[in-house]
Formats: sequence, structure tokens, C-alpha cells
Amino acid sequence: MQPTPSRTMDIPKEIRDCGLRATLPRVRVLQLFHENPGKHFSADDNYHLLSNENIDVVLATVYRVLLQFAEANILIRHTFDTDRAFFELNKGSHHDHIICTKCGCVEDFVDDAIEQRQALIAKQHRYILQTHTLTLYGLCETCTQPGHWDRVVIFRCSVQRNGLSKCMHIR
Amino acid sequence: MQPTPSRTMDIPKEIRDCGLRATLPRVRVLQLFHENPGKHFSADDNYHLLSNENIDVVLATVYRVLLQFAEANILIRHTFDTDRAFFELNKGSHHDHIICTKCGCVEDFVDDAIEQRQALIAKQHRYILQTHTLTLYGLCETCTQPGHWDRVVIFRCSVQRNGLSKCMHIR
DNA sequence: CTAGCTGCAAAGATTTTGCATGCGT
DNA sequence: ACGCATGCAAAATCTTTGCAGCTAG
Repeated sequence: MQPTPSRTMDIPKEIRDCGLRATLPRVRVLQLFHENPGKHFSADDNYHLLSNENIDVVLATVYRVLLQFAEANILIRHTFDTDRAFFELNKGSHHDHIICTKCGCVEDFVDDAIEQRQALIAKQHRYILQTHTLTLYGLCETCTQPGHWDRVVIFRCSVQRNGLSKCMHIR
Repeated sequence: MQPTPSRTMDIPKEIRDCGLRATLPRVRVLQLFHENPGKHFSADDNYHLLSNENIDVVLATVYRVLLQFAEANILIRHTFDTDRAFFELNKGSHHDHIICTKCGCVEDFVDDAIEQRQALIAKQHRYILQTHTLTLYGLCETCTQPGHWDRVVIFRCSVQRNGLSKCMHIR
């Protein structure tokens, strides 16, 4: 269910272990996530990051690879109420997210009290709980200090109707 | 910020009150939501429901109207981790959702303990909290009883990659 | 009357798919 | 060598937009 927590990261092995061939596109995509711990990348992000490294991979392949990795539980897919999908490395332990609506940075958090209340609510509604999504939106410490805004470099960001930035990561 | 809580629902007035003209498409769309309290409809749902009533409205108009209503806070927009947007009537009070991954039915809930913990977490991370989304996914009481599954009539439902039904409402 | 709204058609954005070729095992 | 995977191109899906004509106030 969760990826092997090996300290020497053998990416081809990790891919083969879930029944997939260790091809270049798959290795490089997974490598990107390992090289950027905690980051959330869209298909397009992956595509451009790989292009910047002069790796010839086609967008359709990136989509296929991300989907397979998500099905294999190597990656986790999120939407964050935007119109695109973002993926992050599945570190095995569940967590929720707090996102800055200005700079788009994402932090993880876990709160046992909330987890327990959720279980209780599901029981009260007579549901068998399978999963949940909890995302807090607000302004991060940096973005609440006006003078510091110009120090933040957005990797790529376009604000959409619902007020969220379309791209969730910064350099 | 929140719609007028009048018992005699004057839909044209509600529309005019937010600075929009009470046109037929707008009146009928808003009526749909009032006639189906608690339901979550996509643009396409609205379009088909209106078509069934022999009301000639074009999909582009439905999209425009839903967007305007969401901006006016008459409706609330959700994504529910799918690839479409769903809208529900804004009853003024915040709530979260619990969704059945089998039949797609949606129930609302509020939990003060969770709300308070969220405020605390935001403070700990030094965020100014603006909003949040919490959605629980599981199997509803009906769907956990195999023999009862055939009694449930899905309005329209197609399961997608992430295991969620694309359409969130049942008849 | 006139600004705002709709229908229509086209385009934009994201994601998926069919098929021939290429590559991992 | 076999069969899965990729590239390429096209399509599918959801959503937005430009523009001309219509309509609510």
C-alpha cells in the first residue's frame, strides 16, 4: 500500500516493484518527486520540468505515468478545488494541507483530534469511512507582510475565478 | 454576503438584489436549486434539467449564470476532487460534506470541534485562515447493504479514475 | 432607450485514446 | 523475441469568450 522506505532510493526498483517497466519517462518523473520532497506537481509541471532538463517526454506519457503511479499508490492525486490535478509523493502517512492563496505554497499537517472527529461523524451518519480531504486556505506568514511579497518568486501562477492560484508550488 | 432568508421565495428579486437582471435563464437556474434543497448540480446537470422542462437555454449561458451566482454568493462552488464543478445553494451557514463513493449522495455536516482545531492549526502555522474544505468519502448506509443497491436510482453517474462518481446526486 | 444578457460558434484548457513504432526484460 | 510503453496525432471533456442581436428595467 505504501512505498518502500529505503534510504538508498532505487527508483527503477521502486517502479518495477509495482509491476511497471523502468522506462526513462517513468524514472525521470518519479525522480522529480524524490528530488523535490513535499512538492505538488501537475502533469504540466512535470512536463515542463523534464523539458528544461532536455528530456524528451510527451505530455500524454506524463499523464499516463502519473495515473499509473497514483493507481500504484506511489503518488497521491489532489485537486485542491482547482481545475487541474496535482500529485505528490506518497510517504505512507496520511496528512492534510494548508495552502497560501497568495503565493501558493503548501504545507502538510496532521491533527489527531480532527481525524477522530471525522471517524465519529462518519459513524453518526452511518457511513463506512474510506478517505477524506481537508484543506485550509489562507495567507502564509510571508504573504501577510507586504514588504516581503517581492522576495517570493512564483514558479508559475495564474489566479482563477475561485481565487486560488492554479499552480501550487514556488521555487 | 448571504442570501435573504425570506420564506416567500421571490427568485427574480433575489437575482435583482445582487445587481443582475432577472432573465429567464437566471430565474430558472436559481429555481432549480430552490426546488432541490441540498442538491449539488453541475453546469451540465442544470442544462439537462432545464432541457427536460423544454426550457431553451444554452450551456454557455448556464456556465455564465452559475459563475455569476457563485460570485454573488447565492451559490457555492465545489469540486469534490472530480474534474467538474458542482454548485449548491448558499444557505448562509458554513458546512462540510460527506459523500457516498458508491451512489454519490451528499450529506452536509458541521462540527464545532473540527472548526476550532482548524483555527488552531492555522494559528500554529502562522496563517491567516480564509476558508477551508473538508469532505469525507465513504459508503452510505444504503450502499453497505448489498440487497438494497438495486433500489437506488442514480440520476447519472460515471465512475472516474479516482474512484469517485462524476455526478453527485441521485433522484 | 440602452446597458446588460443570451445564443451561437469557436476556441481554450485539461486529459484521454488509438495506433504504429520502439524498448525493457 | 515478446509484450508492454511511448510518441504522435486526434479526440473527448469541461469551460470560456467574441460578437451580433435581443430584452429587461
